[in-house]
Amino acid sequence: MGVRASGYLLPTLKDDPADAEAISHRLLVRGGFVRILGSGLYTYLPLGWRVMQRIAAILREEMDTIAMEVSMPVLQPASLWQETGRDGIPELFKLEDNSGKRYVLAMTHEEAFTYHAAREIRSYRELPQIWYQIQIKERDEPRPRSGILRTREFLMKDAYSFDRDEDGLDASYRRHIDVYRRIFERCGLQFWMVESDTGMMGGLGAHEFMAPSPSGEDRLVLCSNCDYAANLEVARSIPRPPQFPEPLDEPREVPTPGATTIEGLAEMLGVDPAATAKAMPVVAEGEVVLALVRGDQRLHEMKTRKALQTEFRPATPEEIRESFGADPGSIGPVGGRPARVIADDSLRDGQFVSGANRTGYHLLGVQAGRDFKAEFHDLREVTDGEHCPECQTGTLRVERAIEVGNIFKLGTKYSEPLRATYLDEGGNEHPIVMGSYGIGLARIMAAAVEQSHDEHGIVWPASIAPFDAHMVVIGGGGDPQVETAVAIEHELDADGVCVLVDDRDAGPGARFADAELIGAPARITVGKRTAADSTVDVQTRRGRTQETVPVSGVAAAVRKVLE
RNA sequence: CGGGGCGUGGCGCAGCCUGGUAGCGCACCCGGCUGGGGGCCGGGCGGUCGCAGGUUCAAAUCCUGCCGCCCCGACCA
Repeated sequence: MGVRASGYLLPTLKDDPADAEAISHRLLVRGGFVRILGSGLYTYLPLGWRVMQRIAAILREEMDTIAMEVSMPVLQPASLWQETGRDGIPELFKLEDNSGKRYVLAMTHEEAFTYHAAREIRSYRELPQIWYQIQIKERDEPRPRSGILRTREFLMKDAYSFDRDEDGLDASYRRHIDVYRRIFERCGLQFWMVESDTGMMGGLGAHEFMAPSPSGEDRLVLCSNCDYAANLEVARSIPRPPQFPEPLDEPREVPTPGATTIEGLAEMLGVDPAATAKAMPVVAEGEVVLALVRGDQRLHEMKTRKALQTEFRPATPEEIRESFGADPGSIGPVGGRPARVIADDSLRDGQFVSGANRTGYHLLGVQAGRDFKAEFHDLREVTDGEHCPECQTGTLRVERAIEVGNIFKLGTKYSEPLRATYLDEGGNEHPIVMGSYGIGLARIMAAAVEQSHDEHGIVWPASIAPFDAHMVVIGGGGDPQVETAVAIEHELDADGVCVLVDDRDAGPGARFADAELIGAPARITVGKRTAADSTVDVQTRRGRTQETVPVSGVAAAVRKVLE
């Protein structure tokens, strides 16, 4: 059913809110879709809630093809989280009831789903199963940001699969991939499924669904040629081959006064920066570790953390002098006494220039294996223009993206501590093999705005627009076109087209501007210019093409726009 | 947690440096006009200047502390 704008809560703003940076944040606040209640806490006004409900409807339709919807509490006993050891997570909200009993606010629902699976599932005959819900999550985010993109409370579709073994999990995982693709396609998003990090805890595999957008917090690596796509955190690449000078039989020390940066060094010695080794001394668990990447590369923090299996920090100048006997800028892997040397794979072959561990000197012709020993890992950050690790020929580009969904093979990480087991054909007990699958509704909403807007406002994908059509009735009370508008409203209602009728007593310009800001796919203009010959103008929001149609054909014209 | 910025009517902002009557635009209310791109005229309502303390004859303005919000980074199970 359509609604009348007069009497509807439609608080559009003429100016951008002062504190909004991201496009989606600006347009959703200006358009009267959302309002802030506190840091990272957003209220959905009628317009915004309609969009969320449409997204939820798509999620339900698609999820219902593979899963059963349930609903579990957000307020949960802290003891449940003690069993999985997750009660110490800093982002977990903790509270007490009046008797002092401890509770948490769920940041995700693995514990609750596994708790029930442990009690209700007993036999292999009952597997596999997939359960899902659309429920609030609470996370004490250290830094909420970008409007509804990262909030402390948010709605999430979360699903959990229960299988008897890894093959079963693989099947459940693949079913989710298919369903997720359909969901994001139906929501009108441009998206990529990418390999993602399984985190410090390990895990059997994970993928993320990424919607490219400059406001996104994640970075995505894409190939120009094949379908390789990965989160920057795990992306691989083929770096360009360095131009090596003539090889030396042993390293040769050369003076390099004042050259403490790669650019300065490469220029002074006339070598390719890619033929130098950049030394990044870090401290991990109290020991100095030398991390090496090529001079033209950047050390990727998360990859380094993974290689070290622990947190680390940059070494201080004092620690560097102590371990290497030279100032920062002149250190390298030959000599010195770091506890470990880890090096990027690209340094495995060839001879590089590195610091000589003598202030103001570097070594030419330093070769891994011959001159120093190192553990090799993927440590470098992928950059634009490098070659694709899959097809070898394509070039890679790095883009920002919003993580709209993720899928994760949990294995028995939760079923073991919570004793969610089943009995197989032989009566043997096994832990249930689980997967978890999330989609952020607000992130879909924000990503849609980020990907589809113009200088006038939002251009909603038809599938999640708050209204199918926005009818602007020009003129006031006694004008004859008002009757025409009412007739059209009834026709659209009968035809199942959801229309917002702007019958407010404002000037036409202001109302056209609001229509564009709000972004319904079709705009119907009823004025005396056209009403006289029983026609109206129907304009598409996307591209703003306009046609004049007879009043009797409005519903059909709008349907055509919605296609 | 580190760095930066901002807090003055519902919204966007000026005033602060150089202390002395709290101001502008929009929105809102009343009346009228207007009616295909944020229109016009007239009349109104609305602010303990984030909070607390201090300096001063006098504080939005200077000082101290706190709180809140935004941005960058760290973090993001």
